[in-house]
Amino acid sequence: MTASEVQRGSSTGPAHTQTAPGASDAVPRRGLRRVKVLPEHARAHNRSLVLQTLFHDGAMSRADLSRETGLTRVTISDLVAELIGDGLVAELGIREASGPGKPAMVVDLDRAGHRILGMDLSGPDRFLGAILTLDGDIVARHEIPAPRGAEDARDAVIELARRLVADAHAPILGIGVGSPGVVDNDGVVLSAPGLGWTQLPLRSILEDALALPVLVANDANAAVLAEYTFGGAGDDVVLVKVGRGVGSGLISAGQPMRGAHFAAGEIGHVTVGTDGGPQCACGKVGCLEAWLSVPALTARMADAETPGDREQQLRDAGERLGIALAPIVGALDVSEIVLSGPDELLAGPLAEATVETIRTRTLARFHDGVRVRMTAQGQDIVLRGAAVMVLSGQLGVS
Amino acid sequence: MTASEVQRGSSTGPAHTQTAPGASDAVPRRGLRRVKVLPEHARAHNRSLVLQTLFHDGAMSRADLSRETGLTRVTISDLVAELIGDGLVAELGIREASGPGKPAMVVDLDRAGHRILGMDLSGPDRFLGAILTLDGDIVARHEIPAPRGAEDARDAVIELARRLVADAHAPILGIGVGSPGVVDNDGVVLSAPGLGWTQLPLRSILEDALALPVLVANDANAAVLAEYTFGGAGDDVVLVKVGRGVGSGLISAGQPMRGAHFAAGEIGHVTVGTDGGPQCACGKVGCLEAWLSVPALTARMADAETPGDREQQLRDAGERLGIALAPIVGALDVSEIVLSGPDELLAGPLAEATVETIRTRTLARFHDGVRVRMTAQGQDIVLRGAAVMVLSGQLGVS
DNA sequence: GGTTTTGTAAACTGTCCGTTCAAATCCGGG
DNA sequence: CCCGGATTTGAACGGACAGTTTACAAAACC
Repeated sequence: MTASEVQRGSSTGPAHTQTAPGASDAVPRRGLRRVKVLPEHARAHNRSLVLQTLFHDGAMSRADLSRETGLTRVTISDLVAELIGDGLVAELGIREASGPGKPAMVVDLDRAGHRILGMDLSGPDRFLGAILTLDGDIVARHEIPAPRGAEDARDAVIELARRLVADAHAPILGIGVGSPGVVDNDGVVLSAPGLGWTQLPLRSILEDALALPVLVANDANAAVLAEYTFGGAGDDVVLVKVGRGVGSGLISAGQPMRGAHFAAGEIGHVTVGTDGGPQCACGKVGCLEAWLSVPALTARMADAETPGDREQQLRDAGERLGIALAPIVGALDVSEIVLSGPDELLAGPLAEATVETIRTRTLARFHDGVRVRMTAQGQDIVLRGAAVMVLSGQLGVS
Repeated sequence: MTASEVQRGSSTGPAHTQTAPGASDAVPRRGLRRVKVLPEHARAHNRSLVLQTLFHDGAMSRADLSRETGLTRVTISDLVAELIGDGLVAELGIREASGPGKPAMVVDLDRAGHRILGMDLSGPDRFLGAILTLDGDIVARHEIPAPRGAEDARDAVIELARRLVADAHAPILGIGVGSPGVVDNDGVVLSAPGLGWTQLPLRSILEDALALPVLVANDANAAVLAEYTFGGAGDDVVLVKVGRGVGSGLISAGQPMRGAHFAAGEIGHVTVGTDGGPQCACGKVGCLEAWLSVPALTARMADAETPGDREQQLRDAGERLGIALAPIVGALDVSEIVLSGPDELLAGPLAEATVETIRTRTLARFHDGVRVRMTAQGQDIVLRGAAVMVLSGQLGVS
């Protein structure tokens, strides 16, 4: 496999790998696709295992990799040679001897030699894009106003990607996109009302335009990946993304949830409570989004007359979030809830009310320890999540 | 591998396989255990693939298996020979020729040659047990009163299993147990208040006593497996089990959810609504269990004075269930909700109110199609789910 | 010089594939 | 009516590939 072939992906990503359009050879009657496994698939898995180990534990010797993975030194040498040939791994130099024995040659992901292109289409009026390192650090940014029409929006995404490619200054491993709306496993945006998109095959559009591997997911689903891979989140986590709307991303047992219609996490229009609530744009009353979205919250902040009023409004919103999350925490036994959105609104009384509400509304025995916290990823969380999508899809790393 | 070795399991079950006590070679820092894959693991997977195909599609020739799985006829012949050697597969005879070519030798799981032992410990006063065929049909039953004390209860389970083993009249593939409470991946009942169990290593206790492979899971989690494998449920399904308490089991993308503390599905003590409700035994007010458990419902049925009153009580309970499920349906994008419990209470007004409530409280665009129905598995659902656990753990079939 | 550790080379085992072939059936032409 | 070609099944043989075990050279420490 050459470096250019890598771009098509080893497709061993355990998680949010997107199925190639024509890749469904067998006819899986059900979700668990019954698929044969050949030795070469095992090889691809072990290749990803090496990459994954280097990604998480950093540079180390072949012998270290052998101990860490359980594969023999011989096999590790073979895999590392292949990965070096593909340009994914590089020898860094000889480690200072700290004991008897031959000094080790340290190898690592070629972190400097690769970049990832991430885009965040969830902003209220701008599309954000960035060039990221394999570690999720942003080294270049571009943004572009989000046009109104569906086709203009699509063209703007392509244009943004083109500008970013020009600024990469290193081979790009792939393009990750966090889009609002519902996105299927093939990177087709099934529905994104804000952008006017329905059934838009964004993945293949971008692949055709840029000749790079592309992965597309919902913005909140991307965000939770960032939190999982870069934010130290546990294996069972819910991320609630508060912006113009309210969305969420779920990871359970380390696996992203996608849902029967690829709509997992769409909690914005769940009715919360049994005592009415604010009118929502969707026509219903008491939707979570009507309580919690940034426009709704800022409007109520503006209406509030005293600091005490404002805090109470925030606590009320936090309580509503807790009411909506309590059944989810109970059913999924989630241990961690991460909030993403404006710090000045979410951190503080709102988050406190959320955790208190969840604790009083679930069984203390298990969910006393549930944590509610702000993300440390800031406003770049979707961009970094888009990078994780590429890492996962192209390298099998997450 | 001999027939007796099979009992230790190929451990290729994709889902709810239980980890052997001392099997954690590597040190997984996170849930996604980073594990090497050897060719023999691929072999084990393909072995299970053959079993899975026979299980779901019934008897067929080696050539059929080849077409169905994508493996070559050569490999299929090899795998089938191994499975025949293990006693798991048998040749049924030559198929009537229906065209040109050599008539096919039909092979199938040796369905008649194996039995599964299932136990349901969730009943209010009795432990149920059964001998089942590989197809989940019950061919023998035993039951035993559930004693009060923790140790007596444990001994009663062993005694029930012994009686069932004596009635099996065929090799037993394994023992599946659906227990109330929280059960970890190693078959340790972490907490089952009703039985007085805490940290009870039920799996190893039964394995030591009966020298058979044992799998233990929560009763509602077992039940949803039965619905998935035998009840035709889709890949994203929630089963709500209403009995003395209220529990649930979740399958998302064909994978059972277990939760951060193995407590997924424990929704009985989630507070539902924001307008109070009945007092719950747990001390809180408005728990789902206080609305919906069989004792709560029957008490209110007895108090109701007219049939209209009774129906309204049932509709109220169904609405409460819908309120609790709506956020879960939204977050997980579940397509199907199955109810298990007394038909006379759940089927009818209660289920109708549930589906109506879910539809009005979630986004119509996706969840209009959500179905709410009674299970067709009846009172044996946990027993059959326990059988699925064995099929999955021992054969990799689900 | 003996010990320890690293990394590679050679031989071996296991797994699946492609090719080839015998067996058993159907179909059509002489 | 009989015989050869076509088709399908199932198995044997050799090859490709993956990982392991064993052995060994290189480079450090004591």
